[in-house]
Amino acid sequence: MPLARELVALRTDVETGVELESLPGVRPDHERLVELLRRFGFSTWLKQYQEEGADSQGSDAGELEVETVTTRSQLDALVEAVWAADLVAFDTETTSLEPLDAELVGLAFAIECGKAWYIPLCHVDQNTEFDRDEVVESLRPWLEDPARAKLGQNLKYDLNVLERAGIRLAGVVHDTMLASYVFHSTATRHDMGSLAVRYLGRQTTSYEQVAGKGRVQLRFDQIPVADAAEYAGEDAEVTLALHRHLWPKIQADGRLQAVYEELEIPLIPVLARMERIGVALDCERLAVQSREIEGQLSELQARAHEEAGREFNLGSPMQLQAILFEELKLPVVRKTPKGQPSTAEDVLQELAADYELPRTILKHRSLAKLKSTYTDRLPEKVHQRTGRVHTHYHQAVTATGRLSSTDPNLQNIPIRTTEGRRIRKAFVAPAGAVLLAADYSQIELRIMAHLSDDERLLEAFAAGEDIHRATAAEVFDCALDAVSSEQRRAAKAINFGLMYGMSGWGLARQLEIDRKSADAYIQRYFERYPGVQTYMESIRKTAREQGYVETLFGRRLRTDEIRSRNPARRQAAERAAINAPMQGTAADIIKRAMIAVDGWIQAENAPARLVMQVHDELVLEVKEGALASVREAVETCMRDAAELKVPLLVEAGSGPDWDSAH
DNA sequence: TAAGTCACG
DNA sequence: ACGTACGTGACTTAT
Repeated sequence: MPLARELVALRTDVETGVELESLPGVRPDHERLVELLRRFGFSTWLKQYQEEGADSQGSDAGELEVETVTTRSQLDALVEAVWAADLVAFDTETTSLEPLDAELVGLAFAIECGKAWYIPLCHVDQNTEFDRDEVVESLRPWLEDPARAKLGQNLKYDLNVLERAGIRLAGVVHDTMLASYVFHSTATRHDMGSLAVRYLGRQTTSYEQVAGKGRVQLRFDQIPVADAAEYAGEDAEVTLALHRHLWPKIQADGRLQAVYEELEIPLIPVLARMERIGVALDCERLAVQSREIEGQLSELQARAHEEAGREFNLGSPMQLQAILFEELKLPVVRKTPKGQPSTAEDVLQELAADYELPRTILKHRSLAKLKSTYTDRLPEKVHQRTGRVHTHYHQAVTATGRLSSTDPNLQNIPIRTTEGRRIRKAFVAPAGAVLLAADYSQIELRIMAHLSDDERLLEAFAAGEDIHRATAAEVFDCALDAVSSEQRRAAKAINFGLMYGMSGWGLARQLEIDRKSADAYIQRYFERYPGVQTYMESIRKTAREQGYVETLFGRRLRTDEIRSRNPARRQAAERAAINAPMQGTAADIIKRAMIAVDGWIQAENAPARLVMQVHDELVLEVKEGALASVREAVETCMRDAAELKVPLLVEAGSGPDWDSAH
């Protein structure tokens, strides 16, 4: 059969013949289809196909009736209806995607499919019997009642918008974005439009279709009520339809249901609070550092131009590549994926041994990075009203269950260099408070010990040994106190490498040793820790056989490419599969800890607030007088977040700034 | 918008 | 023979 024909046939077959719960990775036809899509460059199709897990049964949208609430009697009827309902989908319409700046413009509700309500609150063309406050007060008892169940799409946003409007939303029991994420974390998007297409086969109206785009885009309050009602009503109704589609899939697996109900949903108000509170920044300090870096950068630039023999843009890898490898004829150490000679850090590091220019470039690069991403940019992110920095934590982005942080990203603030650490000094506690930073020590290795059940590894953690030193003693066959710092460094690289599914080649590169020695280290490691080797093999097998791997708590990560005939893709999928249970379990554990810490703070009304999460670390702002008790409680919450076969060790420190708290 | 680079766990 | 350590987000340059 010609390839194009085969492609069409396969796609038709896959679309019509696949059961909802089946996983693409285990279907023999799936892989062929993916390969063909890729070969023909159908990237959009390919992405959509891989995401949907071949789960679309066509559209059955039916008619949607949206009632615009403009009279008091309509409002009364709606209030009565929401009180009577078991579960209500609702959605807020606002003037901004940034909840801190968003003003409430309207509210949409759906109780049954096919019908929705929209209450305009402050549209320009609004003509209602009531004003905004009247609506808020009539709905407040229901919105704030934890016993009245609410459903939404990304309710963290609505929670913060309503908080700003003086409403403390309670009773959040379902979120379709999180349901989709728990069901399929490796799908790239979990926004409502994508979910509607993927799961309902419904194409929803986009914001741009209603409001226009670019310079002429309308704010939501400028959109005519009639148009706004259709758009908002659809959002609420689609959310309800999505819930009815996704919830049974999650309920079908008790552990998945627990991840959703006990981790993700309870985390929503915790994250909402953290974002709302933000963190204090010492902008003056950053400004001083920026000026210092500025001076150093111009010096380095002048020096680089001199060493290169001409002027060029140090920020351009292309120009640098021309200078280093064409004009100065330095040896090409490595190439980028596109075949260009790489100028990445480790490459320049290697060249720096023999040449001046790479050294200068490296210094320049790292300082330029610090300045443009941190010392210059962070102060711009201080919110004018609160005077603090408010990141956004994303709960449905990573494949493994971790959070991510954007705008600004507070999960990649420098720490590894002295100059970088100065930036942490600018994250401060306000007067009368200190920052408390508490992190899990070696949590992923502890999880590896737990999951692999390796006797020797469990013993080492039980004995409270320095794990890298213990590994070195095993691999290099010497006493603990005879381990050299070089040996410990190698052991540390082995430990990390293992969790990433590293090969002998990779370890050799990392440690700058020959391939043979690296292979010998790994072999030696597996002789000493046979449980770990068995575990790695069992993960590969599990991934291959069931098409997904799980965390300790049952979060699933699909491994669609594990059976690919392309060895590179297959191996990449294997490495991801090996890492996911460890990274993912750590993510589950800290989420449990966050819920516990926040619960304790709220219950005790403790003078402390969670302000940041950095994967294995929690940062709190604590009133000075309460430091000892808060520290104790936080450590306990974190330690007790999971019961593993090894102890969970928490290291906590405090100080006037984030650097001092470490 | 993609590619390269680099900040973090 | 294949390519070579997991997971993120932001910035800069070049197209």
